[in-house]
Amino acid sequence: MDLRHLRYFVAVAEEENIGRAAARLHISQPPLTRQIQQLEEELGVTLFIRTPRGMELTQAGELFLEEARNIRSLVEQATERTQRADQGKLGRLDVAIFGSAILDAIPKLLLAFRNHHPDVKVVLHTMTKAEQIEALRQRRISVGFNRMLTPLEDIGVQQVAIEDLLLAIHADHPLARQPSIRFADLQDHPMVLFPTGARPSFIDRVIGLCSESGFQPQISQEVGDAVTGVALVAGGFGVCLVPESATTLQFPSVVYLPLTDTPPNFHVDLSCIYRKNDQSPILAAFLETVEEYKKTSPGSRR
Amino acid sequence: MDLRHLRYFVAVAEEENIGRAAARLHISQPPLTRQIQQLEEELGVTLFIRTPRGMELTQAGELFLEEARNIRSLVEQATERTQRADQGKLGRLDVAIFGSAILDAIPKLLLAFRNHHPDVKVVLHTMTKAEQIEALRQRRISVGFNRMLTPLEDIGVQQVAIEDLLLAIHADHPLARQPSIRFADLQDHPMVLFPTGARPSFIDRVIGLCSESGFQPQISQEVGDAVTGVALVAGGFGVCLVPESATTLQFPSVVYLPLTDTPPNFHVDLSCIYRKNDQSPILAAFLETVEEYKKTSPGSRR
DNA sequence: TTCGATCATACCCAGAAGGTATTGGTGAGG
DNA sequence: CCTCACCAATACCTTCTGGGTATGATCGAA
Repeated sequence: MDLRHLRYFVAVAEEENIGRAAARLHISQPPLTRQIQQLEEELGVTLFIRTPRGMELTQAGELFLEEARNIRSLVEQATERTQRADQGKLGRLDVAIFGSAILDAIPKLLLAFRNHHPDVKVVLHTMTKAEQIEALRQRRISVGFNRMLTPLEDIGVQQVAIEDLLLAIHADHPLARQPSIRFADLQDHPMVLFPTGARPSFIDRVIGLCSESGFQPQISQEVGDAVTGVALVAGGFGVCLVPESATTLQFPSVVYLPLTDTPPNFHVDLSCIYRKNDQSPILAAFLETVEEYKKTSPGSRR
Repeated sequence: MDLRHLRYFVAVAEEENIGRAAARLHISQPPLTRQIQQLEEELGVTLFIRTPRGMELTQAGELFLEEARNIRSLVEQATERTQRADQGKLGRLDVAIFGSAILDAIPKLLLAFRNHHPDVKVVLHTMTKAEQIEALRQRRISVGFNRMLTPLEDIGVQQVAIEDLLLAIHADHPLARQPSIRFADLQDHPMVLFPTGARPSFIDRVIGLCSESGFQPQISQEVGDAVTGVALVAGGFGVCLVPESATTLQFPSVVYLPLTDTPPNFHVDLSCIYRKNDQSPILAAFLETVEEYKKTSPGSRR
């Protein structure tokens, strides 16, 4: 059986007349007769009763008509959906994020992507940097978000944003009384650092910036992510350098202050990583959305 | 696109290798390559990425694989269901019954048919004799049950059962005290007759039997069906001749008694009617069940 | 570098789909 | 009652396409 048989059968069933059906199908009558005969023979079922006035469906034919229409519409849907999938408009994208990256940029990015590709199901996974790279290689995810990423042989990097660093500090802290805080003044104050885990990370960036300013930070506590870090600041464990997107975390007793006399390039990046050889149209569409986001959100990059 | 394309595509997708897939399909490799290329071209979508180790599905290909499997299984189901419909094992049978025919034979018959053809949906309609014939001609029903039917040009009749006639009589009625009741003794007692409506009917049979015995019945009341008739007997309106299947109606004050000295052929038939030119396998199966029923229920015919 | 595995291409053949002409059967109208 | 119109079926031819064989191109492993 062929899809052609179904197309022909539906035409004959609807016209109840082989000649008219043949005209509608742009073929002549005899081949159509033969195709219908073939179909009946293959099924072993009489689908039509031939009358001098035309073709009339049997009960089995009625049923087969329903089925044939179903199949034809399913075929149509299949091609259409496949084409949409090919254009990256249908499917699934597995995205890894890190502990506190749910702030600011990423939600906006995902929202923008959703708007352009409403039928792509975005699945979020929380992973550390090392887990992300492993999951990328195992194809469990297609995109990972993180900071301080370096390109690898098989892993591409695309920058999403560059953020200023701010100081999260307790409102009652002595430094918080000053009109402005010089970066080097942090030397004498215990500091909360994050994240623990795979190096190099944001921790190394902070320590590097301190040493550029000529001091070693007093480490009060190392924690897993920015959320925990700011929570410890609220609990009086010290101060904490955070990316500006952390300001979406509002604690009653924590204020975010800019720093002066900072070393050059007092920023931290947010980037995404992906398999370089990933041909997926969905990934291409996603990276395009990232590019678009960078252009339309100049406030979050320097 | 063809069902062949789908079959080939699924094979290649499953084997991830054109050569092996070709072997599985019992064709050589080059035609298979070409068919896959055709499919991709027609869809305008790259379904596979060719690697030196074989064929790997793209994301769009993964989706199309699901769809292709769906379609193929639907095609399989369609042929199977159509064949079952052709054998009268799947479909719908519209059956008309008359007022009180729901007694005895018809439920048993329908039950037997259900057992042999569980996927045929039997739909019951209550209709008078005239309505049944009109509905048959308009193809709204396929079978009708009634009594006293005569074959017509386009309508076939098949007898289902022949029932004895009994007298429904109030337990306190004077005649009910006698050891046996002679039919002619009904002459002096008012009688409830049914059904009203299209003639000839059961009414005419009863009147005919009376005149064969040499009397005219005293008509107490004409009612629509046996159920109402027996109810009036219970209410003291008189006696009522009923087919023996009416004994399934048990009223506390009504008894059913046989009659003696009856004219010959003191019976009434129950038959079904159908379109003579109806080729439906379901009807054929139903009439066969009727035939079977007559053989296995000798008690209900004489 | 060579060999083996894999997919792609070139070319041929056979079978099947489609076309034209005609037959057979049935019902409406003169 | 006959004829014509209409419809499906058949016969036969043509064309197209799916499948076969032989071969090429590419890449990875030995």
